Amino acid sequence: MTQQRRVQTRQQTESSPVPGQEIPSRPADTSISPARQPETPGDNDAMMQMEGVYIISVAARILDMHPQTLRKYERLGLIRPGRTLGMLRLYSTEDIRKLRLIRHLSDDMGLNLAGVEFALAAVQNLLTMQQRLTARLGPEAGEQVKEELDLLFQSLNLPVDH
Amino acid sequence: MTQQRRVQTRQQTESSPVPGQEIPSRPADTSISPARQPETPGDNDAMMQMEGVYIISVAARILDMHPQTLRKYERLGLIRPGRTLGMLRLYSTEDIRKLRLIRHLSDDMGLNLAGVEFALAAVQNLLTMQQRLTARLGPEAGEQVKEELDLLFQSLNLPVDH
DNA sequence: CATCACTTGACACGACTCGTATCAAACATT
DNA sequence: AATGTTTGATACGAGTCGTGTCAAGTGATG
Repeated sequence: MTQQRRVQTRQQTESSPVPGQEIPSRPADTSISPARQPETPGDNDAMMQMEGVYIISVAARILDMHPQTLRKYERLGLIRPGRTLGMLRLYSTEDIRKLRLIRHLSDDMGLNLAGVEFALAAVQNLLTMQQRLTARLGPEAGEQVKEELDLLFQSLNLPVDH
Repeated sequence: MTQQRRVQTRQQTESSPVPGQEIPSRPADTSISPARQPETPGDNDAMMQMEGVYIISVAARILDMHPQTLRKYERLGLIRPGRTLGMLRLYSTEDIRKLRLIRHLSDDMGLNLAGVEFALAAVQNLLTMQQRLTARLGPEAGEQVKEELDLLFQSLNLPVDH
């Protein structure tokens, strides 16, 4: 399948007119109510900064995605970030991980959002199926199922992780 | 996911101005070199005219899809119809079935062609995974795997069949 | 309380996708 | 040879999607 991807500049500019350089180490980490300290300034897809909760502008900067894109994904039901008392969106580490998967499905694999929804549902259902099979067949068979599932994910260009 | 589908009139007009009626029981079964004979009389969802090999115009009429659409699908690698000695495309019953699945994924579920490719690969890999698991765990465990897979397909709005 | 930064929802634009229409040329079959 | 269909290529219209922009609302701080 040829089908070129939509590779646009991927810049987000929700206020904060930062001169597009690198990640400007936490420029606006203002009052986050139930928020936690951001920890490592080390950045996105490297590693670090587990266990975090971010408002949309921070999450967008971490993911290098547009805040409007994140809002649209939520409106379409792809993600469900938490909210502060003031209804501000709060993105957990799990949300970030899911958004990375969404970006991979969309940008790298060329799926539209309906396809992303399908793929997410497939992954989710496969994981629960694995659990059910492990429960039905026992732990040793469950391990074999897991192996085959890993192969499957690999074949489908899905991150073996989640 | 709201996302309205592309529901256009779905008419094909590659010559042969047939007054769109019903399936004209195999109208042009002309010189088909590697043609095949029957197989299972039990079939998909319609009925009639199983066991067939059709040229593109007939396949398009059966499926109610445009011949150009079928050609594009082949160019993108979604299907691989056979060929006559004169390079005419020949669509088998299996091709027809696959095209119906593609149409479902595209029209009903709203996937783009990249998503269709992903879904087809997923189905294919799941079926082979089932076989491998049956071989590894034995027939009775394989049956349980099959049950879970049927549930999975159902959850994903995929025809339980193939 | 006033200020300021940020988020929110809504709308619009530009690039891309996809089914379809159309064309000339090549081919198969009568 | 004659006819009709297939083939490949190109183009168009409608839909999708990320992004930009705007006014209005909210939260936190001085």
